[in-house]
Amino acid sequence: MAVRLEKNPAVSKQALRRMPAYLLYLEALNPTTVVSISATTIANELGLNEVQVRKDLAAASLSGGRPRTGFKVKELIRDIKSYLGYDDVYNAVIIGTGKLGQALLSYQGFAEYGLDIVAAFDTNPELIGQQFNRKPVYPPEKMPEICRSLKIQIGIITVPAEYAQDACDHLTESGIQAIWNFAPVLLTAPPEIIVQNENMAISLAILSQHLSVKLKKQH
Amino acid sequence: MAVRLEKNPAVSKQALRRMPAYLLYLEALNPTTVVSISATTIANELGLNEVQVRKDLAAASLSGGRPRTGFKVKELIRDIKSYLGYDDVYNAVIIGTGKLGQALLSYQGFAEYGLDIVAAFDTNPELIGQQFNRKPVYPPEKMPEICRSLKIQIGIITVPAEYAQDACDHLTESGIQAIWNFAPVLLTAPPEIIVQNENMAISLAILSQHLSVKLKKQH
DNA sequence: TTATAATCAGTAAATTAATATCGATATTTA
DNA sequence: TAAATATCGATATTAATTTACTGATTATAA
Ligand SMILES: NC(=O)c1ccc[n+]([C@@H]2O[C@H](COP(=O)([O-])OP(=O)(O)OC[C@H]3O[C@@H](n4cnc5c(N)ncnc54)[C@H](O)[C@@H]3O)[C@@H](O)[C@H]2O)c1
Ligand SMILES: NC(=O)c1ccc[n+]([C@@H]2O[C@H](COP(=O)([O-])OP(=O)(O)OC[C@H]3O[C@@H](n4cnc5c(N)ncnc54)[C@H](O)[C@@H]3O)[C@@H](O)[C@H]2O)c1
Repeated sequence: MAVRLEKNPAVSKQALRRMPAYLLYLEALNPTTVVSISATTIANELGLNEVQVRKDLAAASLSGGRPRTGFKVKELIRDIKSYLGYDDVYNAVIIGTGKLGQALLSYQGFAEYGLDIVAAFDTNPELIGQQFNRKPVYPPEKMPEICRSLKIQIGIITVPAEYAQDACDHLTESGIQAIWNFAPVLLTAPPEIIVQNENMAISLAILSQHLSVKLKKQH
Repeated sequence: MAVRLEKNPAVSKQALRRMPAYLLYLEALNPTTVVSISATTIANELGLNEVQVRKDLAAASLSGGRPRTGFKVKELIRDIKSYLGYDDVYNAVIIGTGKLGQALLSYQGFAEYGLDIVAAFDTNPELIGQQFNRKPVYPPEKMPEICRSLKIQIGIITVPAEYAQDACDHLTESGIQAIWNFAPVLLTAPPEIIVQNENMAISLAILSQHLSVKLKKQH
């Protein structure tokens, strides 16, 4: 057998970013017809280098693959999810129940990733007391009390840019551990708070750059 | 003067991802009080290495910085925007005018990045004919006609996952150049079509991983 | 049963990215 | 006006990531 000496090799940041794509690909396979899959096949399908895929999978997979057949699809899905921390369920609240906040509140898909959005906050009196996807909207004053009693770990910021730092401070004081920020602002937070920005400008910048190159070529 | 031999050094993918953060930082400065800024200052504020920042800025800046004072803030903002292609205005349509689609349609911020969303599509008869942020919703059958007449370059996919490939095919046939995909699906598109995924799972995976490490430490 | 081929895991090499160092050059200050 | 210093651009070094290579292993087919 191809024995795995090193059980879980170094965590690469780039590999971490590729994992969700593997997961999407694997979950789209028909589990009754495709039981095993090789790194080679995945690499070809996703347009990646096969050694890279094999290394990435080795980092996440507990049991490893076997020569000639590859990895058990079901096991691999389970292992990648566990590797990404989707097994651990975290409680979250949303600050800013506007267009984007409501979309996120209503989205069912986050459960898949272990994110449980349990409540929302807003300053708008018309929103307070309403429910979206059975999740209640509270006034911001209630944040410390609710975050502590519901053991909230993650705060999701979807307020207008000018209020985002405020929301961040408020969340920090409410004892949360991490912030997922959708506002186009660089937040200042204590070092122990994890801040992850969902910056659509990055995506757009990459798209825009590629497009600009492409259109210049066509000329 | 510190002459710049190499006018615009190699484009690094990682640098491209950092550019929007520089832009956010620079735009938050008060232009009347802060006229020039050094790479050192930016690096300290953003928690990055100063040489890295200097290299990144050198790649985007046309005129370069000067010893002792640094870069002119206004010029630098202009140069980074141009480097990222935010100057070129692209027309876009949204496929799927649900919660997320409506949020994106209503968002004013994209104009800043040169993205002009001009119309939306949906299969839901109740949505067809409505307007969001003055942008009309059409039935998908009109896609080829509208995309060609309005010279649409970008299609934004916000339909449920199971219809995303359909939407992608439809957009491709309608002559668009690039797709910005929000559905959790790996799309198959002709090689000449640029596909950029906005995969919130990546963000969440990184957050989840950090959080898991952090909470284990606290234990 | 034995040869063949696909695939794995591990190691080595190459590429890319990040950081350190150095001489040049403006601005500030003595 | 001269010295001190912050900052630049460039080059060198180090680290991270990707890609290539090698030998072992297992399913398949001769
Ligand atoms: N809509 C999008 O597609 C989109 C895309 C990218 C980024 N963003 C960013 O997400 C944020 C929200 O965007 P949106 O379109 O949902 O805006 P929105 O105006 O629809 O919603 C903002 C909500 O925040 C509430 N709010 C304001 N101050 C608050 C406070 N201090 N505490 C709690 N709630 C407060 C408002 O009452 C409102 O309901 C913005 O920062 C925006 O830049 C939005
Ligand atoms: N809502 C979120 O916060 C969120 C977050 C991440 C990803 N996403 C993804 O974005 C997509 C949209 O999410 P949503 O919450 O807005 O869903 P939604 O159900 O609110 O909206 C989907 C819309 O697409 C329309 N539609 C269905 N088939 C169509 C077709 N063939 N052509 C045109 N329109 C069609 C529907 O009528 C509906 O209006 C999904 O793929 C979802 O996984 C959503």
